[in-house]
Amino acid sequence: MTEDSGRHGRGRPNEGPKAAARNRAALVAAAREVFAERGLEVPLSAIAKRAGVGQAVLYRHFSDRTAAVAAVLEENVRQIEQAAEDERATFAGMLGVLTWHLTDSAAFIGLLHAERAGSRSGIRSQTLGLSERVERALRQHLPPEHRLSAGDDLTLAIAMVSAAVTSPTREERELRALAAWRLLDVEVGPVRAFDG
Amino acid sequence: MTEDSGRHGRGRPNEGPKAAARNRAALVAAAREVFAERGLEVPLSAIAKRAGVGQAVLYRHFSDRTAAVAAVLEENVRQIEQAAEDERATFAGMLGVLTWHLTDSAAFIGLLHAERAGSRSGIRSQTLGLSERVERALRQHLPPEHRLSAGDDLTLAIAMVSAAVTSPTREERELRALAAWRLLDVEVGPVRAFDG
Amino acid sequence: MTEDSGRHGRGRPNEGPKAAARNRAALVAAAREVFAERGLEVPLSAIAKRAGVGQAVLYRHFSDRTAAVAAVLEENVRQIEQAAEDERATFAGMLGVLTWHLTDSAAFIGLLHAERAGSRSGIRSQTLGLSERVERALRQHLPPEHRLSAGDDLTLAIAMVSAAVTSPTREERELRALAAWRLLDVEVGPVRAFDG
Amino acid sequence: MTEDSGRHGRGRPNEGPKAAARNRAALVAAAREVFAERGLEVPLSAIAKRAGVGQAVLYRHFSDRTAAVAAVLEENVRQIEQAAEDERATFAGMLGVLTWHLTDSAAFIGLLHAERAGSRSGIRSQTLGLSERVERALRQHLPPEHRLSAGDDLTLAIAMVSAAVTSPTREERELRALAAWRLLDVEVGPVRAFDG
DNA sequence: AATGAATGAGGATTCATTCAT
DNA sequence: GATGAATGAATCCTCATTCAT
Repeated sequence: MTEDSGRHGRGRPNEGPKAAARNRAALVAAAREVFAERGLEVPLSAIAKRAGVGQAVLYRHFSDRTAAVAAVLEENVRQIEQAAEDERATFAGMLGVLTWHLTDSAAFIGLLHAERAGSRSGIRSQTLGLSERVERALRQHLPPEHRLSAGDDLTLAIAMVSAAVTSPTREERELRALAAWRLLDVEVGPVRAFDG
Repeated sequence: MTEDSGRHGRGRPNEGPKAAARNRAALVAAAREVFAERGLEVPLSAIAKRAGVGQAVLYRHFSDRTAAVAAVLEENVRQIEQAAEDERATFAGMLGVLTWHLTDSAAFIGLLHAERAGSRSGIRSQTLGLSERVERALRQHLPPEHRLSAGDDLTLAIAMVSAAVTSPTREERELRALAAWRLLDVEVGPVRAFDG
Repeated sequence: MTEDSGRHGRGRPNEGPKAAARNRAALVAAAREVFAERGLEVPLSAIAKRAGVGQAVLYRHFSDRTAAVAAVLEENVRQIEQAAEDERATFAGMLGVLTWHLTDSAAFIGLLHAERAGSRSGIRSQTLGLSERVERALRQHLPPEHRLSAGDDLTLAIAMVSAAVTSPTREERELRALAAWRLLDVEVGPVRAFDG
Repeated sequence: MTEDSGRHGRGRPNEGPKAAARNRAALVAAAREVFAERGLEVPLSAIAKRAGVGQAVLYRHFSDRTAAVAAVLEENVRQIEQAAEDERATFAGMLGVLTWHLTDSAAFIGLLHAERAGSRSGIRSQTLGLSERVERALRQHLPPEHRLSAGDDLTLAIAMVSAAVTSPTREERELRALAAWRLLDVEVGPVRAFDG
């Protein structure tokens, strides 16, 4: 790779591995936007186009649609896990962070719905691990006497609230999410991204 | 059509107009099954095949996918409305009937979710009338002092519960629905179809 | 798209972008032939097949049937315009070139017919610009005292002659075109493609 | 057919053979309108619907599209033949009648175009007889010294004029037809239907 | 490592034609 | 004789995926 670095047709010169990381970031960002705007079934080419890369680059990074969805969600999940690591975290605070992500990402909402029979089964089964991580993070701060501490109540409550969060505008989504938690008689901390 | 005249016409003999009603029923039943098994985006041809009719028959009865979905839901909605007409109906009883339909029909569940951003929006907008009819039927029996009587709480609660009902088996779905109502601290009557 | 991922991808190896230009040319040539042989309403797939490419390639190059027709005609029109640029061009000479194209391309004939009520109107309206360019090129060399110089007479005459040019063999078409011009008492130069 | 005359599903009672003639007339009229409005490629069902009959009735009367087109044209052709029978008929007068039919019927225009390679070949070949009858009728009154009396000039001239007649409005069509005859330096009598 | 053209199967839709009633 | 529903092939168009450059 010393003299042949000009072998790419034309277009931007080979920028080496650094471009790979940049492309991946661009793709994830593009996927997040496009999934939010047009649903989880957009043509994959739309993601590549938005990211400004060729389609094959998308395939290099994500072997299929599922992987792209998972990559988008991974970021949300990781933030929630980080929030859980914070020693000062409370359950209500965790719910605030969770709610923030629910209002932020349409794909994330879908993640927290339980598996729907037959629908897009691929995506769900491969992202199940992610939703378990979310739940584990929340349980770290769930007081034993909390009204959601029994059995699957937490799982259920999250699914129920995420169902409520369906609105075109962000503000509306937040209002609905908070209303849903209130209906469940669950206290929620401030709705915010975790910033450390 | 270019120069080919006489395309076909063999196969199962034409059974005449009498088949029309039978076909429509078969199509609705097939649609209900197929939508439940494979989601609302199955190829329409799958419905026709399951019903044992040609594709054009499907188009004769349902001009588009939306119409097919609506036809499936119409039956559920009508039953709920009929239940509401019963003088002895109670709100808890209505919720039981609603819950029965939720556990019965995957498509019906989707109906009661609020519009999901970007998702095949056509279907929702054209079936909105149906979900309003469901809610109206329930409100007829909603006592003023009920905990869901304020604002959009009923709407929200229904959306939340329907989100909980996602399981491959019917029993599981019923359990989850009841758990969801319990979390909402709402009393529900026996889960059953309305039979007059 | 429901759950089927991984549709295909074998067959003749991808020849890369270099094929793009070659394919476009092949498509235009195929379209010219196929339109001539089977009319403007052939299945688009016939064009793709004749060109030896997949259907999507056709769609990449021509967004719809109109665009394919226009691409075929564009070449004819351009030649006529080039002929008009020649300083030594005469009106009779231009008519010869026009006549050559009439005898060469069935689609070109259709172009110069006025819009037929109800017929696949899309094609005509989007190719109207092309026929105007032909006429403009001819008018550049139309002497003021020519018998076709008044009003729409040129337009009419062209439409009339193109109507005469309907024969399966090329020789026959040329004969008929010349007979038509003679009936109109209009002198025509040698029937030939413009070669600069 | 005495006691069983009620055996048709329901709908209008069996009106016997008289209905057949009435239906045929309705079909021809409907076909004329529909062909004029939507071109020769309309779905045949549109003709049946416009005529107010079932589709099978159309098939009883016309075995295929060609037969329907021919039936429409037959009326025009017959009128021209009748005009030719009139002893007082002149060639110019015949052209006037011909022109009237050209402006009246889009399908008739097509009839008089020479065969276009490959396009709708079925229709043309089966209606060729009709155009020959038109020409024969005209030739009965063609003076030997007329400028169209040589060879195929009459055929050609008719094709050329019919090509000129392409306009959405009737008035416009008549103007264009007359302009075309003028360009051909041929005298035309009053444009009118032959009424005996 | 990136590009973007090509593949070709699959879903949607239309319509000529038949046939039970 | 008439009705009009059903058939199912054929066309259009879209996209996931590969691969020469």
